[in-house]
Amino acid sequence: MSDPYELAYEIDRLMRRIAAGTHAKAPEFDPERVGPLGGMVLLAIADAGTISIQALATQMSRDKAQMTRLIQSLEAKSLLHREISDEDARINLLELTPKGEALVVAIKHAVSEVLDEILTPLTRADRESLFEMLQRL
Amino acid sequence: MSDPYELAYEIDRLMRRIAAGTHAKAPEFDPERVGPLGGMVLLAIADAGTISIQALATQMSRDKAQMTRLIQSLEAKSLLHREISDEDARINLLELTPKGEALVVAIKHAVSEVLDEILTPLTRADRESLFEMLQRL
DNA sequence: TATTGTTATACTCTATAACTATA
DNA sequence: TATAGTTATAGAGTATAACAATA
Repeated sequence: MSDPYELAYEIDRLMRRIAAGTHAKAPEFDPERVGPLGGMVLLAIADAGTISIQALATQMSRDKAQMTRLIQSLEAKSLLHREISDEDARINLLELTPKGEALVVAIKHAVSEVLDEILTPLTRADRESLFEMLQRL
Repeated sequence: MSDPYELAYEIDRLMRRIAAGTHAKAPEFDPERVGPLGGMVLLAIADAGTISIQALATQMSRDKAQMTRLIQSLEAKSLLHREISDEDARINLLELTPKGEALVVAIKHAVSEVLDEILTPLTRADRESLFEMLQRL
């Protein structure tokens, strides 16, 4: 049986390949230069529809301070806007602008392309199984 | 079927959880403060026995310039030493010092603990399957 | 010419703590 | 008192290009 720590290697390497592959395509679709994390955050907001900064930070396993700064930079680029919640004035609800949505489409396309290439050694069933296991974690 | 880009989320999140979990334990085992990447590099050298900077960079999907600086800092901490190859004077062969090997034992232990906890939702067979798929990529 | 390793620079990401405002 | 968000700072990781030494 493999030592669990070896899994950390493989996951790290896979993540780096995804990041590097997407970065290589970035000039084509990311004129705003949102960066890899910025891209992931936009994707997460798109999936959620509307979400608070704290919820976003938790969901992405990031620090809320980091998330605040990132959101500010994305807001400055007009990719999202925020609205204070009616129910709780402490909460900022985030939502993509049309410009942000357009960027998300491009990002999804680029990431999917990169991942499709990386995942070629796996069958469709394997991919499903991999995704399902990661979701369970 | 899930969009491939969703896999990027899950992998990113998993990697962050491993990093954060290990970071939380770092004070216990990492007095030299080698950092997460430094730890992974030490593990990789331990596995290889002897390896060049370039080979290490390729294997870990990192830039060789970055690897050079990291190796210098690990060398300054007496965790590894280098020797110029007899066959090719351009190549630096890296090897852990006893101090480096001791640290690797501690790191493996900490990472395995963190991963064991994260992986609890998966059966032994699932873990094997996950590892095997990641290796195939 | 190509490859290994180095230096330098600018940028992105992360960890931490202290702070405000609302609840 | 607890939570959402902010600010500030220091440190770690990344991308890029230009360079010297060796092959």
